[in-house]
Amino acid sequence: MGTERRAPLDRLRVADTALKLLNEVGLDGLTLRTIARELDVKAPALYWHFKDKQALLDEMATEMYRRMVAGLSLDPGDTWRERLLKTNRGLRAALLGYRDGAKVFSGSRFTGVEHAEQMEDNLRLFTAEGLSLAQAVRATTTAYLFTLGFVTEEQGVEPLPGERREGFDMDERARVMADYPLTAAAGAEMFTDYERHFEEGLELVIAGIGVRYGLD
Amino acid sequence: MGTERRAPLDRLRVADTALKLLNEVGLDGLTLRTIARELDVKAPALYWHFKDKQALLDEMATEMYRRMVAGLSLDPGDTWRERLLKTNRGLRAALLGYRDGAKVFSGSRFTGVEHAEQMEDNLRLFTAEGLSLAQAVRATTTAYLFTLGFVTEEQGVEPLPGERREGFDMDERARVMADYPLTAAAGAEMFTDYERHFEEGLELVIAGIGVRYGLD
DNA sequence: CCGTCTCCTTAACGCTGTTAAGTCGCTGTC
DNA sequence: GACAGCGACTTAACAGCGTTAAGGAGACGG
Repeated sequence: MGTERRAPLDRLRVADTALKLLNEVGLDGLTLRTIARELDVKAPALYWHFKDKQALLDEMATEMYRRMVAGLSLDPGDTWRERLLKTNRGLRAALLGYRDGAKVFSGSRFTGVEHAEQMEDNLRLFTAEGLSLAQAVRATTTAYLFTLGFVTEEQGVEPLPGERREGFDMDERARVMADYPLTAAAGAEMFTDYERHFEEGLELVIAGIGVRYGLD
Repeated sequence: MGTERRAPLDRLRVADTALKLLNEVGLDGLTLRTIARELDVKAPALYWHFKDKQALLDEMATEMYRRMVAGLSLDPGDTWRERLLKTNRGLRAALLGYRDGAKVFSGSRFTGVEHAEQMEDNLRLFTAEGLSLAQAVRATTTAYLFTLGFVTEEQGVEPLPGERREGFDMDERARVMADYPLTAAAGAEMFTDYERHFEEGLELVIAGIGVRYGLD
């Protein structure tokens, strides 16, 4: 009694702890020793569960994806527009949930094949709307890649929602860009109010899909 | 004679050498000691020219941007479509010119304000076509972020054009995705022929801009 | 001839991901 | 009930990383 043995680790507990830690220390600060300490374990123990750090990051990305899918309220009766809006808003929200989320995500590959389920569902929906498979893939990944690029850039400026990275003073930028009036004025349009700008960008992509693939 | 002193370094020569090296060793292998050795100098010498490694990466990204702009053949009479095609194809080509180019680029910030020139030019062209400034910014950055996301993903699979990262065997993927027929078939559509897929994705974005902003 | 400035070296620091080897307790077998 | 075997971990160590502090060689100005 009192000397209960800690339950052995598993990949999910490690990834979960690492994700929690990610928000506190960021990707650069996320070392194996930090993660291990949080798990009450020494760093080399992690190598029992993962072949290297990248494998752990892969599991983290996969877990982010799982949580994103869990957060979606998909409906088989979704229109293709609704589906694109839901999945890409969901993706952005999931990435924003973790500091450097987009970087971790886009630098990793999923473990397993669970992610195929949601993809299959989307492709089914899009082909049912009359798109070829190639078109369906193009439509979904174009939106996906826009979202990924958007959040990557967004988190370069705002690591966590509401928390600004240094060196993004708008006044100073305006001053130094004085010779380029449009560019100077564009600053506010680029480095603030990401929520709205994401919606507008996504809307552009969706509109393009609609018109090019004759879905209207 | 024979003891000629090496010309002192400057930020550009360092960045140039680092970019050349990047193609050989990749971002992970790009250490200050490697760069220094190539310049016939010891690592701490670099700190005379850059306050830290990130500042050097920033200069590399800026130099990539300079070379991209130099490679564009812009015409003041470009239509907005032509301009979007040229700049985004040019951006992709520039990023593909370096192993991990997209990662380096999107993880860095420009030094100086040179980049504002090209931006100003684009915004001028787009507003002259009847767009509001906000719309012009949204149009250009949406395409820009798509391109960045696209190449990031592309280079995750093909670090350099024609050179494939391991773990992307299409046959094995098809086998493991057997339960998801659409997803399995989509593999070829996603992990090959990036050139064409980029063009189609970009076309979708451009079409969306045209229709949403009434530019047709 | 001296001091200063520029540009670089030498030496060292703490930290990183990773490997090899050893340890401890549980499980099943004779 | 002893013992082998395995799972899950620790201890110790390694090479290499970004970075800092201190110092030194050569050019330049007074």
